[in-house]
Amino acid sequence: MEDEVDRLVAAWRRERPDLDVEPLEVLSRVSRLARHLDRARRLAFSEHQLEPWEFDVLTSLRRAGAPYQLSPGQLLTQTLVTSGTMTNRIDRLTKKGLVERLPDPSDRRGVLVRLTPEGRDRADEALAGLLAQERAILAQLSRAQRGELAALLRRLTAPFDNIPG
Amino acid sequence: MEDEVDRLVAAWRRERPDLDVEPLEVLSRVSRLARHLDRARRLAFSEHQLEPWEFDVLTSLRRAGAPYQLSPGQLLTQTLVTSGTMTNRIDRLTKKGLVERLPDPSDRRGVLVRLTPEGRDRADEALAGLLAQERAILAQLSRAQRGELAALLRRLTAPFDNIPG
DNA sequence: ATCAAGTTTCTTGATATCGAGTATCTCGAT
DNA sequence: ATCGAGATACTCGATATCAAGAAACTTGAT
Repeated sequence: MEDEVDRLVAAWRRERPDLDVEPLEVLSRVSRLARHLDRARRLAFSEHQLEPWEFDVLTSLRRAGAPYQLSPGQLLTQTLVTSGTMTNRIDRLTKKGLVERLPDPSDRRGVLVRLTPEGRDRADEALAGLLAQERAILAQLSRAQRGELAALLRRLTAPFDNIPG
Repeated sequence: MEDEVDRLVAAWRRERPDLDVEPLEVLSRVSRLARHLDRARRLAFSEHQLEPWEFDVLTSLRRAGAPYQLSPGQLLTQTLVTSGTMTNRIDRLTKKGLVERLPDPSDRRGVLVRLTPEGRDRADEALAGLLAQERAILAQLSRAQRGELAALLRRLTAPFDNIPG
């Protein structure tokens, strides 16, 4: 089946036959799919009164394991936002009672963000819902195809995740 | 090579061995890669004094072909933003002299957004830069792998792009 | 002709994000 | 001991986004 990127690439080949737009076949699809996923996630989380950004922070803490705490800096590398954004997110989650801020005992510059019991429950509930939704989206592919797709994507993400990025 | 999603999935398997988190292998990589690409694009465009959102609108008009005009509604489906956002974007691009608003002759509710000559030049310059950057990112994959990756992604984007979405 | 339903774009208010700069602290070298 | 470079989280102002609803218009049915 055709998608919007097929149309986009065809249009460029018509308008700019001098350019090789092959890269768009992959990377425009990645960007557009991510936006579609954002919308779908927003909808799925609204049942749990959670915003996508709240989910991202809470689950980062959740999968760190007991006692469910990370530094703001560690949260940055997981969520790919700036430090100003993370400060703001922690403030708002604290006000909602889903996380709390603790001083880092080993570094007085540092702070530890800890999940509250309610925050943990909310994260667990929302995760189950998200996985169900994502499974439905991925039903377009066989198990083997999903594995292949994951492996190909890893080759593109790894350089960003490992080098300073 | 390992990436952040490998670590994320391993953490979930440790913390929630009862859940099947396989969907994350694909979709978390898509979301994270898109964020990395956003950052990279922002950097690449700053040489041309363009923001990513400006590029998206200008190139949508550019590849529509002469006379380089589309309705705000058509721009919505290409850029996946809300109508309020698009109104605001058109306002700002108009102020910068890169697009202009014309009344739609066949529908008095409607508006046509047209690229100015300067807008067209800016779009063309920035596109060349973007393609160079994307080619570098995709050098991790062979030509055949890129084709495979594009085909697999198409299966996921097509339902969003064709059904109402 | 008129009306109801649907469309197209715009307005508005709340909110989230970024970037740049700042204050505090750590740590290794001297 | 002290200094300077680097790390860490935060502040602040500017800006972009979204959601919901309003305004203007079209279209098809009566």
